[in-house]
Amino acid sequence: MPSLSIGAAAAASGVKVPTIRYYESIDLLPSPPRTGSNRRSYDAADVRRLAFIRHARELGFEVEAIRALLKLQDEPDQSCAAADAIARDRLAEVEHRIASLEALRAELIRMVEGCSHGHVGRCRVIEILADHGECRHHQGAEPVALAARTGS
Amino acid sequence: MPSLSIGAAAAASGVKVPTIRYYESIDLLPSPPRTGSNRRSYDAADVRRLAFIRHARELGFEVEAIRALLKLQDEPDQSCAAADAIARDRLAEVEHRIASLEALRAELIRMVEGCSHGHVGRCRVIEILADHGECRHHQGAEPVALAARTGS
DNA sequence: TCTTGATCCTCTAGTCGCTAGAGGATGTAG
DNA sequence: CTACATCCTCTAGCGACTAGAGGATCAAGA
Repeated sequence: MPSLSIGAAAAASGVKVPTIRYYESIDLLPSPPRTGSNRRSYDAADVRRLAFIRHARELGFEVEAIRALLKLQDEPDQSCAAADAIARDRLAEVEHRIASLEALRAELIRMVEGCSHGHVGRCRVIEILADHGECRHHQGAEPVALAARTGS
Repeated sequence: MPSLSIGAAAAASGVKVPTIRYYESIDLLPSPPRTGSNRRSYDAADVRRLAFIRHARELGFEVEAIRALLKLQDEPDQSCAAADAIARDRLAEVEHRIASLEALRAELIRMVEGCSHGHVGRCRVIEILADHGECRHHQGAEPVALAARTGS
Protein backbone atom coordinates (compact mmCIF):
# COMPACT_ATOMS: atom_id res chain seq x y z
CA MET A 1 0.00 0.00 0.00
CA PRO A 2 1.54 3.24 -1.13
CA SER A 3 1.90 5.84 1.54
CA LEU A 4 1.36 9.46 0.65
CA SER A 5 2.58 12.63 2.27
CA ILE A 6 -0.02 15.17 3.25
CA GLY A 7 0.95 17.24 0.22
CA ALA A 8 0.46 14.30 -2.11
CA ALA A 9 -2.86 13.46 -0.48
CA ALA A 10 -3.89 17.08 -0.91
CA ALA A 11 -2.97 17.02 -4.58
CA ALA A 12 -4.75 13.70 -5.11
CA SER A 13 -7.93 14.68 -3.28
CA GLY A 14 -8.20 18.36 -4.10
CA VAL A 15 -8.37 19.25 -0.41
CA LYS A 16 -5.76 21.73 0.74
CA VAL A 17 -3.06 20.73 3.20
CA PRO A 18 -4.19 22.91 6.12
CA THR A 19 -7.75 21.80 5.51
CA ILE A 20 -6.74 18.16 5.79
CA ARG A 21 -5.15 18.91 9.15
CA TYR A 22 -8.26 20.79 10.13
CA TYR A 23 -10.45 17.82 9.22
CA GLU A 24 -8.26 15.64 11.35
CA SER A 25 -8.59 18.08 14.24
CA ILE A 26 -12.37 17.90 14.12
CA ASP A 27 -12.29 14.11 13.74
CA LEU A 28 -13.72 14.06 10.27
CA LEU A 29 -10.67 12.22 9.05
CA PRO A 30 -8.94 9.68 11.31
CA SER A 31 -5.44 10.50 12.46
CA PRO A 32 -3.14 8.70 10.05
CA PRO A 33 0.00 6.83 11.10
CA ARG A 34 3.18 8.86 11.23
CA THR A 35 6.56 8.22 9.69
CA GLY A 36 9.71 8.05 11.80
CA SER A 37 10.06 11.78 11.37
CA ASN A 38 6.52 12.45 12.56
CA ARG A 39 4.96 13.04 9.16
CA ARG A 40 1.45 11.96 8.38
CA SER A 41 1.21 9.14 5.89
CA TYR A 42 -2.01 8.56 4.01
CA ASP A 43 -3.25 5.75 1.84
CA ALA A 44 -5.74 5.46 -1.00
CA ALA A 45 -8.69 5.04 1.37
CA ASP A 46 -7.86 8.36 3.02
CA VAL A 47 -7.70 10.05 -0.35
CA ARG A 48 -11.11 8.63 -1.23
CA ARG A 49 -12.50 9.82 2.06
CA LEU A 50 -11.09 13.28 1.45
CA ALA A 51 -12.53 13.38 -2.04
CA PHE A 52 -15.87 12.32 -0.59
CA ILE A 53 -15.70 15.13 1.94
CA ARG A 54 -14.68 17.63 -0.67
CA HIS A 55 -17.45 16.64 -2.97
CA ALA A 56 -20.01 16.79 -0.21
CA ARG A 57 -18.75 20.22 0.85
CA GLU A 58 -18.99 21.47 -2.71
CA LEU A 59 -22.54 20.23 -2.75
CA GLY A 60 -23.19 22.37 0.30
CA PHE A 61 -23.38 19.64 2.91
CA GLU A 62 -22.43 20.88 6.33
CA VAL A 63 -19.69 19.12 8.18
CA GLU A 64 -22.18 17.53 10.58
CA ALA A 65 -24.14 16.07 7.67
CA ILE A 66 -20.92 14.76 6.18
CA ARG A 67 -20.02 13.22 9.49
CA ALA A 68 -23.35 11.40 9.43
CA LEU A 69 -22.81 10.23 5.87
CA LEU A 70 -19.33 9.00 6.69
CA LYS A 71 -20.66 7.10 9.64
CA LEU A 72 -23.12 5.40 7.33
CA GLN A 73 -20.32 4.61 4.97
CA ASP A 74 -18.24 3.17 7.78
CA GLU A 75 -21.09 0.90 8.84
CA PRO A 76 -22.42 -0.27 5.50
CA ASP A 77 -24.95 -2.76 6.80
CA GLN A 78 -27.36 -0.13 7.96
CA SER A 79 -30.40 0.95 6.15
CA CYS A 80 -30.14 3.45 3.40
CA ALA A 81 -32.99 5.43 4.92
CA ALA A 82 -30.77 7.69 6.96
CA ALA A 83 -28.57 8.61 4.02
CA ASP A 84 -31.67 9.12 1.96
CA ALA A 85 -33.12 11.44 4.59
CA ILE A 86 -29.96 13.50 4.67
CA ALA A 87 -29.96 13.85 0.91
CA ARG A 88 -33.64 14.74 0.89
CA ASP A 89 -33.09 17.47 3.46
CA ARG A 90 -30.30 18.78 1.37
CA LEU A 91 -32.45 18.72 -1.74
CA ALA A 92 -35.17 20.71 -0.05
CA GLU A 93 -32.68 23.27 1.10
CA VAL A 94 -31.06 23.52 -2.29
CA GLU A 95 -34.40 24.05 -3.97
CA HIS A 96 -35.31 26.69 -1.46
CA ARG A 97 -32.03 28.41 -2.08
CA ILE A 98 -32.42 28.30 -5.83
CA ALA A 99 -35.81 29.96 -5.47
CA SER A 100 -34.38 32.72 -3.28
CA LEU A 101 -31.52 33.31 -5.65
CA GLU A 102 -33.85 33.53 -8.59
CA ALA A 103 -35.96 36.19 -6.90
CA LEU A 104 -32.76 37.97 -6.10
CA ARG A 105 -31.56 37.63 -9.66
CA ALA A 106 -34.74 39.18 -10.97
CA GLU A 107 -34.26 42.11 -8.68
CA LEU A 108 -30.64 42.59 -9.65
CA ILE A 109 -31.60 42.50 -13.32
CA ARG A 110 -34.21 45.11 -12.64
CA MET A 111 -31.51 47.19 -11.03
CA VAL A 112 -28.91 47.01 -13.72
CA GLU A 113 -31.44 47.45 -16.48
CA GLY A 114 -32.92 50.45 -14.76
CA CYS A 115 -29.54 52.06 -14.45
CA SER A 116 -29.54 54.88 -16.94
CA HIS A 117 -25.80 55.48 -16.67
CA GLY A 118 -26.68 58.91 -15.51
CA HIS A 119 -25.94 60.19 -12.05
CA VAL A 120 -26.28 58.33 -8.82
CA GLY A 121 -29.16 60.53 -7.80
CA ARG A 122 -31.26 58.84 -10.44
CA CYS A 123 -29.71 55.40 -10.23
CA ARG A 124 -32.09 52.49 -9.82
CA VAL A 125 -29.44 50.43 -8.10
CA ILE A 126 -29.34 52.85 -5.22
CA GLU A 127 -33.03 53.61 -5.33
CA ILE A 128 -34.13 50.02 -5.24
CA LEU A 129 -31.86 49.30 -2.34
CA ALA A 130 -33.12 52.35 -0.52
CA ASP A 131 -36.81 51.56 -0.95
CA HIS A 132 -37.11 48.29 0.74
CA GLY A 133 -40.72 48.98 1.56
CA GLU A 134 -41.60 48.33 -2.05
CA CYS A 135 -39.88 45.02 -2.10
CA ARG A 136 -41.77 41.96 -1.02
CA HIS A 137 -39.66 39.00 -2.08
CA HIS A 138 -39.08 37.90 1.47
CA GLN A 139 -39.27 39.47 4.85
CA GLY A 140 -38.44 36.76 7.34
CA ALA A 141 -34.86 36.96 8.45
CA GLU A 142 -33.00 34.06 6.81
CA PRO A 143 -30.07 35.85 5.24
CA VAL A 144 -29.17 34.74 1.76
CA ALA A 145 -25.88 32.89 1.82
CA LEU A 146 -22.75 34.67 0.80
CA ALA A 147 -19.25 33.30 1.03
CA ALA A 148 -17.67 32.06 -2.20
CA ARG A 149 -14.50 33.72 -1.18
CA THR A 150 -12.59 35.15 -4.10
CA GLY A 151 -9.19 35.28 -2.51
CA SER A 152 -7.19 32.14 -3.51
CA MET B 1 -36.62 65.63 14.11
CA PRO B 2 -37.79 62.65 16.09
CA SER B 3 -35.07 60.81 17.91
CA LEU B 4 -35.26 57.05 18.20
CA SER B 5 -33.69 54.68 20.66
CA ILE B 6 -31.62 51.86 19.25
CA GLY B 7 -34.50 49.48 19.91
CA ALA B 8 -36.94 51.68 18.01
CA ALA B 9 -34.47 52.07 15.15
CA ALA B 10 -34.08 48.31 15.11
CA ALA B 11 -37.84 47.81 14.94
CA ALA B 12 -38.20 50.44 12.23
CA SER B 13 -35.37 49.18 10.05
CA GLY B 14 -35.57 45.46 10.64
CA VAL B 15 -31.92 45.34 11.71
CA LYS B 16 -31.33 43.81 15.13
CA VAL B 17 -30.01 45.88 17.99
CA PRO B 18 -26.63 44.16 18.34
CA THR B 19 -26.22 44.26 14.58
CA ILE B 20 -26.73 48.02 14.58
CA ARG B 21 -24.00 48.37 17.16
CA TYR B 22 -21.85 46.07 15.09
CA TYR B 23 -22.38 48.22 11.99
CA GLU B 24 -21.36 51.25 13.96
CA SER B 25 -18.24 49.46 15.13
CA ILE B 26 -17.17 48.74 11.57
CA ASP B 27 -18.04 52.29 10.46
CA LEU B 28 -20.85 51.26 8.19
CA LEU B 29 -23.21 53.46 10.15
CA PRO B 30 -21.98 56.75 11.64
CA SER B 31 -21.90 57.00 15.41
CA PRO B 32 -25.11 58.73 16.37
CA PRO B 33 -25.36 61.43 19.03
CA ARG B 34 -25.99 60.25 22.57
CA THR B 35 -28.56 61.32 25.11
CA GLY B 36 -27.59 62.61 28.51
CA SER B 37 -27.63 59.07 29.78
CA ASN B 38 -25.31 57.89 27.03
CA ARG B 39 -27.91 56.26 24.85
CA ARG B 40 -27.69 56.33 21.09
CA SER B 41 -30.32 58.42 19.38
CA TYR B 42 -31.15 57.85 15.76
CA ASP B 43 -33.17 59.79 13.22
CA ALA B 44 -35.10 58.90 10.08
CA ALA B 45 -32.00 59.11 7.89
CA ASP B 46 -30.27 56.51 10.03
CA VAL B 47 -33.27 54.24 9.74
CA ARG B 48 -33.22 54.61 5.95
CA ARG B 49 -29.53 53.83 5.88
CA LEU B 50 -30.09 50.75 8.00
CA ALA B 51 -32.91 49.59 5.77
CA PHE B 52 -30.65 50.10 2.78
CA ILE B 53 -27.94 48.01 4.41
CA ARG B 54 -30.38 45.34 5.35
CA HIS B 55 -31.82 45.10 1.90
CA ALA B 56 -28.39 44.95 0.32
CA ARG B 57 -27.34 42.24 2.76
CA GLU B 58 -30.43 40.24 1.94
CA LEU B 59 -29.45 40.51 -1.69
CA GLY B 60 -26.11 39.04 -0.75
CA PHE B 61 -23.95 42.13 -1.13
CA GLU B 62 -20.89 41.94 1.04
CA VAL B 63 -20.25 44.63 3.57
CA GLU B 64 -17.43 46.09 1.49
CA ALA B 65 -19.72 46.40 -1.50
CA ILE B 66 -22.35 48.05 0.65
CA ARG B 67 -19.75 50.44 1.95
CA ALA B 68 -18.97 51.39 -1.65
CA LEU B 69 -22.65 51.83 -2.47
CA LEU B 70 -23.18 53.99 0.59
CA LYS B 71 -20.24 56.15 -0.37
CA LEU B 72 -21.83 56.65 -3.78
CA GLN B 73 -25.06 57.52 -2.11
CA ASP B 74 -23.34 60.07 0.07
CA GLU B 75 -21.83 61.76 -2.97
CA PRO B 76 -24.76 61.83 -5.35
CA ASP B 77 -23.13 63.76 -8.19
CA GLN B 78 -20.98 60.91 -9.30
CA SER B 79 -21.63 58.65 -12.19
CA CYS B 80 -23.90 55.71 -11.76
CA ALA B 81 -21.33 53.45 -13.41
CA ALA B 82 -19.73 52.32 -10.18
CA ALA B 83 -23.01 51.30 -8.60
CA ASP B 84 -23.95 49.58 -11.82
CA ALA B 85 -20.68 47.65 -11.82
CA ILE B 86 -21.19 46.51 -8.25
CA ALA B 87 -24.69 45.29 -9.02
CA ARG B 88 -23.49 43.57 -12.19
CA ASP B 89 -20.78 41.73 -10.32
CA ARG B 90 -23.34 40.63 -7.84
CA LEU B 91 -25.63 39.49 -10.62
CA ALA B 92 -22.88 37.46 -12.24
CA GLU B 93 -22.12 35.79 -8.96
CA VAL B 94 -25.76 35.02 -8.33
CA GLU B 95 -26.15 33.51 -11.77
CA HIS B 96 -23.06 31.43 -11.33
CA ARG B 97 -24.34 30.19 -8.04
CA ILE B 98 -27.74 29.35 -9.44
CA ALA B 99 -26.05 27.26 -12.10
CA SER B 100 -24.01 25.38 -9.49
CA LEU B 101 -27.03 24.79 -7.36
CA GLU B 102 -28.97 23.46 -10.29
CA ALA B 103 -26.27 20.96 -11.13
CA LEU B 104 -26.30 20.04 -7.50
CA ARG B 105 -30.03 19.69 -7.48
CA ALA B 106 -29.92 17.31 -10.41
CA GLU B 107 -27.36 15.25 -8.59
CA LEU B 108 -29.34 15.14 -5.38
CA ILE B 109 -32.43 14.08 -7.28
CA ARG B 110 -30.41 11.35 -8.89
CA MET B 111 -29.32 10.33 -5.43
CA VAL B 112 -32.68 10.11 -3.79
CA GLU B 113 -34.20 8.42 -6.81
CA GLY B 114 -31.32 6.00 -6.97
CA CYS B 115 -31.77 5.06 -3.36
CA SER B 116 -33.55 1.80 -3.37
CA HIS B 117 -34.26 1.92 0.36
CA GLY B 118 -32.09 -1.09 0.61
CA HIS B 119 -28.72 -1.07 2.27
CA VAL B 120 -26.06 1.56 2.11
CA GLY B 121 -23.85 -0.69 0.06
CA ARG B 122 -26.24 -0.19 -2.81
CA CYS B 123 -27.20 3.35 -2.03
CA ARG B 124 -26.45 5.98 -4.62
CA VAL B 125 -26.18 8.73 -2.01
CA ILE B 126 -22.94 7.35 -0.77
CA GLU B 127 -21.74 6.18 -4.15
CA ILE B 128 -22.28 9.43 -5.90
CA LEU B 129 -20.51 11.37 -3.23
CA ALA B 130 -17.64 8.92 -3.20
CA ASP B 131 -17.09 9.01 -6.97
CA HIS B 132 -16.18 12.57 -7.46
CA GLY B 133 -14.09 11.65 -10.47
CA GLU B 134 -17.26 10.92 -12.42
CA CYS B 135 -18.72 14.27 -11.60
CA ARG B 136 -17.76 17.15 -13.83
CA HIS B 137 -19.99 19.99 -12.79
CA HIS B 138 -17.09 22.04 -11.55
CA GLN B 139 -13.58 21.35 -10.43
CA GLY B 140 -12.07 24.67 -9.42
CA ALA B 141 -12.21 25.23 -5.70
CA GLU B 142 -14.91 27.84 -5.07
CA PRO B 143 -17.01 26.15 -2.45
CA VAL B 144 -20.71 26.48 -2.87
CA ALA B 145 -22.07 28.73 -0.20
CA LEU B 146 -23.65 27.26 2.86
CA ALA B 147 -24.87 29.26 5.78
CA ALA B 148 -28.60 29.83 5.88
CA ARG B 149 -28.39 29.36 9.58
CA THR B 150 -31.34 27.50 10.98
CA GLY B 151 -30.93 28.56 14.57
CA SER B 152 -32.98 31.71 15.19
C1' DT C 1 29.10 16.69 1.20
C1' DC C 2 26.96 20.80 1.43
C1' DT C 3 23.43 23.78 0.56
C1' DT C 4 19.20 25.40 -0.94
C1' DG C 5 14.51 25.34 -1.02
C1' DA C 6 10.38 22.75 -0.63
C1' DT C 7 7.71 20.46 2.47
C1' DC C 8 6.49 19.15 6.86
C1' DC C 9 5.38 19.90 12.03
C1' DT C 10 2.64 22.54 15.94
C1' DC C 11 0.60 26.41 17.56
C1' DT C 12 -1.94 30.70 17.70
C1' DA C 13 -4.65 34.12 15.70
C1' DG C 14 -7.37 36.01 11.97
C1' DT C 15 -11.35 35.91 8.56
C1' DC C 16 -16.69 37.24 7.90
C1' DG C 17 -20.90 38.80 9.71
C1' DC C 18 -22.77 38.53 13.09
C1' DT C 19 -24.79 36.40 17.93
C1' DA C 20 -24.70 35.48 22.86
C1' DG C 21 -23.69 36.47 27.35
C1' DA C 22 -21.77 38.90 31.55
C1' DG C 23 -22.23 42.63 34.49
C1' DG C 24 -23.92 46.95 35.25
C1' DA C 25 -26.68 51.53 34.49
C1' DT C 26 -30.89 53.72 33.26
C1' DG C 27 -35.74 54.29 31.79
C1' DT C 28 -40.76 53.39 32.27
C1' DA C 29 -45.15 51.46 34.06
C1' DG C 30 -47.97 50.10 37.70
C1' DC D 1 -41.17 52.16 45.07
C1' DT D 2 -40.60 48.20 42.83
C1' DA D 3 -40.24 45.53 38.80
C1' DC D 4 -38.75 44.81 34.57
C1' DA D 5 -37.45 46.29 30.02
C1' DT D 6 -34.02 48.42 27.69
C1' DC D 7 -29.73 50.30 27.32
C1' DC D 8 -24.48 50.41 27.90
C1' DT D 9 -19.59 48.09 27.18
C1' DC D 10 -16.93 44.26 26.78
C1' DT D 11 -15.47 39.65 25.59
C1' DA D 12 -16.07 35.28 23.51
C1' DG D 13 -18.23 32.18 20.30
C1' DC D 14 -20.07 30.34 15.71
C1' DG D 15 -18.60 27.58 11.08
C1' DA D 16 -15.18 26.29 8.14
C1' DC D 17 -11.48 27.35 7.24
C1' DT D 18 -6.87 30.43 6.22
C1' DA D 19 -2.55 32.69 7.38
C1' DG D 20 1.54 33.11 9.69
C1' DA D 21 5.33 32.22 13.18
C1' DG D 22 9.03 29.42 14.32
C1' DG D 23 11.22 25.29 13.76
C1' DA D 24 12.40 20.33 11.83
C1' DT D 25 13.20 17.42 7.94
C1' DC D 26 13.54 15.90 3.18
C1' DA D 27 15.12 15.71 -1.87
C1' DA D 28 17.88 17.38 -5.43
C1' DG D 29 21.58 19.78 -7.48
C1' DA D 30 26.57 21.61 -7.34
